[in-house]
Amino acid sequence: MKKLPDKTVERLSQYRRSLLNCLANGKKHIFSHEIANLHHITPVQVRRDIMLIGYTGTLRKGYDIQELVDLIGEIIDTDEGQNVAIIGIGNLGRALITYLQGKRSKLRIAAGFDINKDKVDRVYGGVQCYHIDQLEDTVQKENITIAIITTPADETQKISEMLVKAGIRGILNYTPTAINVPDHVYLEEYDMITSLEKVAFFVKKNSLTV
Amino acid sequence: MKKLPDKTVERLSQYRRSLLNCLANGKKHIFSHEIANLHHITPVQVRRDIMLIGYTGTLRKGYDIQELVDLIGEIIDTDEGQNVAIIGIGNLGRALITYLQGKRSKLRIAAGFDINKDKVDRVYGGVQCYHIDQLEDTVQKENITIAIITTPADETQKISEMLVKAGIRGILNYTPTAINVPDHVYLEEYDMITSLEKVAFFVKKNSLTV
DNA sequence: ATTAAATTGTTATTTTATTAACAAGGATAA
DNA sequence: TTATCCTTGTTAATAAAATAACAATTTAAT
Repeated sequence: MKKLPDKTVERLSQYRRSLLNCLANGKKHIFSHEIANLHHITPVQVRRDIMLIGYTGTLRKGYDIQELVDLIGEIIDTDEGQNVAIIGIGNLGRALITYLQGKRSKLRIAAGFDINKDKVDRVYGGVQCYHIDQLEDTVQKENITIAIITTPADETQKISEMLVKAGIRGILNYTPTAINVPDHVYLEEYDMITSLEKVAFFVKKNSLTV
Repeated sequence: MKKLPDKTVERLSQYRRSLLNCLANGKKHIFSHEIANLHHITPVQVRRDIMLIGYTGTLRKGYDIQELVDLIGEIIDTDEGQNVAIIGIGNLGRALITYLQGKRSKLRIAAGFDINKDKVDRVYGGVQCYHIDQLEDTVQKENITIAIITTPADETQKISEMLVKAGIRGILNYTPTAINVPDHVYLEEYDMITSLEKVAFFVKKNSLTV
């Protein structure tokens, strides 16, 4: 398969979620403009994304939802699934656990890590919490490939180095501190304050021009 | 000021945070390549962003950090600041409260909302939790312009309609359900599962090609 | 049977974002 | 003083993403 654009990958994940929803409601086929409406985008964009993954709908009948879901799964997921670690079992870490567990995703939260003795060895939403010192062992034992960092800002770079050393292949960083990782580790960073400030900026802007 | 690109706005918010950090460490000036290193981007990008907001550094001395911080503030913030509501005081809502409170930002979390009787009328991290029925009153009383939705997925659209009706001007939606709002309301959506699946996709891809 | 309407797949165009290129000026060193 | 090296600001080029345009084809309507 040719290289998928970044944004297309993101949208495919989103499409899949709405599509699963549709399936759950007994819907079998869907038009590009229906998908588009569910995601504030244009039908062209949807058709283009679907074209890029090589799926083809039926003229005037739209896309077979199950087939499309399956195909997106083939693209995004691995056959065996991947195991995920959450670093930092604070509010955000726990939010992610409740949020991700029980989704039919191929991503399984295999372990949590913290330094707080009160949290270590407890189970949160079905996820065992280990001390951060056990990171390397646990990552290997549980075959964890992805880590989500939700710790306070200070320690971020040190933690990311531990993760890389432990053999993690992808990191999702929710702390406000950007980190550096070697090329072979995929890094995605997201900063909630930035998102909020962005909203604030555009609210301000709209107030001025309206 | 001419229109700032979306991405520039995001980066300015991020620059400001690292710059404040630098200030706290007693640093007074900074070069474009230093900012770039802190954010995994190129010095050109930094210079371009700074050019776009009309600030000018000193040749061979870099940018005056305090001046730059102040200018970014003028652009992003309003003089009086803006008030923010958090809808849904679950783990994510509480994470946001701890995360945002006490930052020197001009964004103040003025109220939380929930439907759970146990949470209503309690105070979380200094933020009063109201019943969702009190939304409209409280938004007006507290002059709230921005809302962050952290409720479970099902109710999202209904909540967004309540928010719009209450006069909210910007929404940051953390639920996995996309919502529709009128044009005068700025909407930013972020979906944690999508981010995670994106990481998973690229980890998979790297494993194949390496 | 013919026409009109709907919907896909794809190429072309436009817009947005990033990167490269480089002139200009000031600091430092010889 | 003169030459060299940095570092900025800006324009030009490239790349990525989104949108528009439209041919093709099936269904439905007349």
